Amino acid sequence: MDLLRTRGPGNFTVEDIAEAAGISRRTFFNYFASTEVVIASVTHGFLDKALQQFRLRPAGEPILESARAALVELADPMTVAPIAELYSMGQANPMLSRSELEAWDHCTVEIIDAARERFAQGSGVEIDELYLRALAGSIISCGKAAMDVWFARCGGDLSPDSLSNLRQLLIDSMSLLGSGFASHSPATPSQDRH
Amino acid sequence: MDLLRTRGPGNFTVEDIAEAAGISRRTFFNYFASTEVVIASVTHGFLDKALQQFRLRPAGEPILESARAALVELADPMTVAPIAELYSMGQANPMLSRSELEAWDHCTVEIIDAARERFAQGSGVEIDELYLRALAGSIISCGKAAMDVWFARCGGDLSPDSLSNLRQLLIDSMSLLGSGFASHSPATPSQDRH
DNA sequence: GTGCATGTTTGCACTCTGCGCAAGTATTTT
DNA sequence: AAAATACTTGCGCAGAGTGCAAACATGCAC
Repeated sequence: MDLLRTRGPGNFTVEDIAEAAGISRRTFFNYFASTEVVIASVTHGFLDKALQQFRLRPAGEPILESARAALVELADPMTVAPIAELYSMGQANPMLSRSELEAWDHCTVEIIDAARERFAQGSGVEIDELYLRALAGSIISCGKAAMDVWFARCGGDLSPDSLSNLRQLLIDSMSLLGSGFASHSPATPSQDRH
Repeated sequence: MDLLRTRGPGNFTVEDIAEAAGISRRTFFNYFASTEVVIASVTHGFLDKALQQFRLRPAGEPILESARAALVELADPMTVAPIAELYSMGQANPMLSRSELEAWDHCTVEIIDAARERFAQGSGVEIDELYLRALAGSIISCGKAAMDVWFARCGGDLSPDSLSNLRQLLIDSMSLLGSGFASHSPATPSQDRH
């Protein structure tokens, strides 16, 4: 993160990281296949927290409600801080966005698993894979959309106001999803935000 | 594609591609930044076709209906063939899935633009960015989910039966999205498929 | 403490990527 | 035909990523 801040993405080598960490280049590669995965681990940690929250929700609850609750947990300073910083650097940077994409995708896979488990217990009925995957993918997409809009609007600001804005965006995106995108005007958000 | 087929992903170098194409390694890099983007261009072409169809739809039509129509156009042998082959190779391969992810993401961005244009004309009202991005992202996710399920089920088979299966999956995924995922049982697809 | 076993770190060497540069070769314009 | 423009290529270099074997550290038994 220090190197990212000072030199900017793409302007330092693995050797620099190794030196800064007091280890050899070779040792770095023993633990990480590339700089990308190191950086992705930040986003990964962020999304892991959401996953964790999701799994804690009661099994009977509607998935969308669980997702909403899990996502809202993310709108907390300590949690968003690292990813906000990454985002602000990576908005235009192909290398960063790539590893972020991968992290979001990985999260989708995990949500699919979590949701499958939830449905499996209870009914012996066969699970509709399409339902599962389409829903999980949409949830992640909506979460990502909320984050994107938040960054565009607040530029990663961590003030309480900004964070409550993020919370509201996450909630709104889930209700859009739950209402089937109300199939009409896109100019009326469900709620006014200050 | 020949090299992919014969040697498998990751088992050939840019030099091999250049040689097979009768050009120099340097010339390859004049046109493509990496092997990845070459491969991504296949998926890219596939999604471009959907985009194109989407843009052809009447501006008054509900977005989800336009998306459904655009996606269904993809379920045609000539169009799916290349991507089906890629998918069957890339299922387990990190390098391939990565470039595919990027292509899908790029398509999301383009749908957002297309949808924004559509809404912009007509009303002078400010557009809800969250609505736009969440919807576009969800559409893409559902399309991807349908493709994933199809591959899991049919393994990229191009027979008429298999393709009509794909068509139905695409339609189903859009109606799931349109109905807000009916927030109940995941075990009842909207329609029986042979 | 000595010796041994297991695990980690490192240097070395090598292949491959990606790209700047300048020289070469086509193609088109005038 | 000469000049302008576009495309291709070879060369050289910095950096990624990895196998291998030597060096080093740590823990354990005696």
